Amino acid sequence: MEYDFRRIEKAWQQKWKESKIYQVSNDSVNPKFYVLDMFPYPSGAGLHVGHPLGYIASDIYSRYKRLKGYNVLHPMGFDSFGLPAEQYALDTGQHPAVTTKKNIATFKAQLDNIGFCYDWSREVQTSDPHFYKWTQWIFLQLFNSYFCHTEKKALPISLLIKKYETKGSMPKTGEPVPGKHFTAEQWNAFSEKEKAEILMRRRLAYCGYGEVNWCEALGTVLANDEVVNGVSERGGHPVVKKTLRQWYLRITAYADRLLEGLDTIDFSDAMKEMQANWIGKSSGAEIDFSINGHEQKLRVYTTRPDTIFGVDFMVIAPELELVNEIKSVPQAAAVDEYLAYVKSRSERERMAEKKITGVFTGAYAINPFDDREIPIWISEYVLAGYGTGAIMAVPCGDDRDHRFAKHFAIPITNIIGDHYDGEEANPTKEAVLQNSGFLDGLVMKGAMDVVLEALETKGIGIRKVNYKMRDAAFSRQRYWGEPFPIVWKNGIAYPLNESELPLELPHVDSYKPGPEGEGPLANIDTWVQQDLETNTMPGYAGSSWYFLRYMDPHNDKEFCNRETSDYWNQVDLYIGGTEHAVGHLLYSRMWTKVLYDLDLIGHDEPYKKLVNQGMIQGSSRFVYRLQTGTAAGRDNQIPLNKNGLPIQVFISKSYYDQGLKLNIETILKKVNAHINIFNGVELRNDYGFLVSQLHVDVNMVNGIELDVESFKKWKPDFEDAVFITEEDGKYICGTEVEKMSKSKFNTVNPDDLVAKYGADTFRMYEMFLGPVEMSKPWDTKGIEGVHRFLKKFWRLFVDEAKGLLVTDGEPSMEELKVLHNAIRKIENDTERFSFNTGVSSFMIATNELTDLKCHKRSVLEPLLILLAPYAPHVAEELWMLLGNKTSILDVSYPLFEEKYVKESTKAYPVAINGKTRTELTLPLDITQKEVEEIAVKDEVVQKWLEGKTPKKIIYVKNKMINIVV
RNA sequence: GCCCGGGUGGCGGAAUUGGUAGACGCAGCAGACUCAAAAUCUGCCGUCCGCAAGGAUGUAUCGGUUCGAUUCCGAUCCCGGGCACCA
Repeated sequence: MEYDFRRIEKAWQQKWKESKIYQVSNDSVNPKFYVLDMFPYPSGAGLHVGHPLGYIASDIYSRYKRLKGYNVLHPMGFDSFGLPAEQYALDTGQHPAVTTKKNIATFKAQLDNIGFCYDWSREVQTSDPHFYKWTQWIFLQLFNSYFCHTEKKALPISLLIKKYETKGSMPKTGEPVPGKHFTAEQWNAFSEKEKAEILMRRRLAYCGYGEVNWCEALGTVLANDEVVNGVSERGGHPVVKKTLRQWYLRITAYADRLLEGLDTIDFSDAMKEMQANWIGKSSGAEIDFSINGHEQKLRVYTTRPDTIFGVDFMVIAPELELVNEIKSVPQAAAVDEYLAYVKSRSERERMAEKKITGVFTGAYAINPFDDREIPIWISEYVLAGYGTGAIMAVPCGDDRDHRFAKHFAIPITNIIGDHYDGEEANPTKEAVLQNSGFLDGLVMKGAMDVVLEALETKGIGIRKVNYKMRDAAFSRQRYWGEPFPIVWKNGIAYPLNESELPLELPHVDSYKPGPEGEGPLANIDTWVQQDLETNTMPGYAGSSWYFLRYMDPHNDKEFCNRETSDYWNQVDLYIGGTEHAVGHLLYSRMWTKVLYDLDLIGHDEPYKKLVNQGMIQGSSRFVYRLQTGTAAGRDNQIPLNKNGLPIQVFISKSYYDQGLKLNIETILKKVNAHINIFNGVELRNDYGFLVSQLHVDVNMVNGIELDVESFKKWKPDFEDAVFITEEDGKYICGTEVEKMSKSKFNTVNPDDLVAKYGADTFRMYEMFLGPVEMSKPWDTKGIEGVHRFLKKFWRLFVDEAKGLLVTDGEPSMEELKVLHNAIRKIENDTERFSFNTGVSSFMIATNELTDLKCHKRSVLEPLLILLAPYAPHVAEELWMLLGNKTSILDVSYPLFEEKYVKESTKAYPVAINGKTRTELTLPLDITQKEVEEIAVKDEVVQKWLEGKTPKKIIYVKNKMINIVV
């Protein structure tokens, strides 16, 4: 009986499905464990080998935990709202719901092919009205809540209204500010619209105005990555910024709690750091500078008030209104020109480019401490959205300020003496201040407080904590997303009643954007007539809470039953890519905190532990096509292939690398030897042939060698193509590591590999590739080795001719040692997500047991259980062949016993001056003194000592011996 | 530009983070079995010198700490990811 993985895998997948063995109950005596994958966006391209990496890891862990006696929740679903489906609809007219449904079916079939243990009865799809009903419902909770800064938590907005009605909103200290503070009487006298506007300033989901990338030619709003170099990716039309009404989530209110929460969860330090940087908490000061000849003040935000005497110029963001108010007459034209330039640039470009740009406004600010005049500039490196949109520039201490000053030849004041060399800024906080008036002689760190107090006394500055994080834009001018359950009447947003949910997306015929940057919903008369909000929610709405829905997916009364969410509680293990580091992971953390504050769930962090899977990159292959057609100016001379297309010539990599000019004669000769393309043409060096680099389907390339025959069949114009190969007759392709994508022909479909080698091999190979957390390019090359291992493992149990080999004999100590070493290593590796070394441990154990000719049940059965999480199909099959009646999924994990692997001696490496020279086998309980005596007597040691006495002998138990001469 | 990862044989990686560098696998080479092929098995396999024993060298580059550094520190170079409307 051979290892017939096709039959085995098909049969067991069918049996598992029929017996509903993966269905999980919300009610169990076993402890719970929740393993979650970041659910995929079901793109039209289907699953490629990069997707399953994390899924396989989580599947192994889930199965492992089940064997360890846990009630394991391991669900899967689809993040099925999103831009690509809408774009596809725009291009083809196919409804996103239709393509999404089709794509999901493909994804599910591909996933099932790999043998995952998902409980599909709990599947969620974010675009399903049964699901997004509750996304809308949670949005209403956000809309109807505000953040109470005293209690530091979300509370119902009704409490705030009650407070306004009875106490108004008055400052704790100081004078009330008109427009900001009001008494209860004033509140009660406000119009409904005035009240609504005040409340909008506190709601967790609120409406405001924000800038978007607007493309007039396409009549639509574009995502940042749809904008390239200031023009649209599609069509190359100009893109400008446009202010539109937008919904926001007040995530900034949660900045501190999101930051503090990081201490309570098990994320990698890198991930925590990324989130912390995104939140970007900094403390500093806001300082008001007077402007010469103007009423207005210039308010800047700085983290370094101690450097105030080093301010040589001010920079304000071009977007600030103030620019137009203070620009001087002689500078007005230059300023206007600059503003036009900035308007065309994306924020990303402004940050990324090294180019220093800016213009002087003609106005001067006054340093409050020494009355110095400070020129005010505008420049794109200052962002309107952060701080006050204005900075005080201290060139001797800040690198960007320094470059700016050098570029525009602004004189630099040195306030840190020797710490500044005139060439490069020095951001030290340790220097003693000079040229700094009353601060002279103070260490910068200590000067901060002195300045702050002086500013506060003068009433021109306050201490201020700032966050880089901005409120999250929560609306999109798109069709394929959740509609907002909001009706607009007289400019006031009213929530729909719960009973009116879900507010379903209307079916439309056209997905064209609405007028003036509005979403496609604005084109639908019935929608607009009902005064419904025309924006839709962004891609991350559904994913901000989907992990709760899996717990109670069919509940039509609540988003999730409270008892159930208390049982499953946090996700114990969350696996997904780092690309979500700051988006999804922060938003879902915020939503969880809000739901917790409103007492709708019992935990305030969604994920206990996060494991980041690395990205599987594509490894692209290129062929090099010689331009023989129009570009080479000799159309008529090119013979045609069978399909009536000009015959193409491809040169192998080494010719391309050497440079075509050098080799053109050789190449032309070779071409002519194949086919008479250049008949009668004098072969000269200066034709200037062009070579274009084309992506070739990686599935047609074996390593780097092109399969010429399949390539010729790939496209009609490649038929009869001529290949200029290397000396050995091989056509070698170029390579590059890029993102996996269909357009680069570097995707590998898991289905193909499963068909060829089986799901078990595929699963183990993906794990064997390297650590899950690490990014790496895909390479199918090594999969044979894993497949061979499984066949070898099979042969421990079954012989092709003799059938089952397993005997009931007593295992030897040696065999037990192999088994228990395997148990220890594999359990440990699985626990710490080191699946690649886990797989290699299986190989080692299998090799050793094969060498020992061990076919004993008492050794093989436990080993089989170890394998079950990694290769479930073959494990079930062999388990059944061993005569077991119940599934291997529900047995218990083998126990490691120390006594079988205990050693009494160890072979110590002996180094002389740090270089290993020999080995000594010594008892483990040996003392330092005994080691010294034995070591110096050793022949090899003697030789290296050359008669000298060792200075020192270092003996580290269980590690090594080092003799220092 | 800013933030975060990562650089180890021909290749993927191991060394559970200061203690024998290269486990396991791929590829390659030599051999066994076979009429042959597939499958399987055995041996070799970083580089340099050497028939070998052995020696030198070696974890991106340069420098440092240490009895000892792939691991820690400083500088540099290269690659990948994120940067708020891609998901």
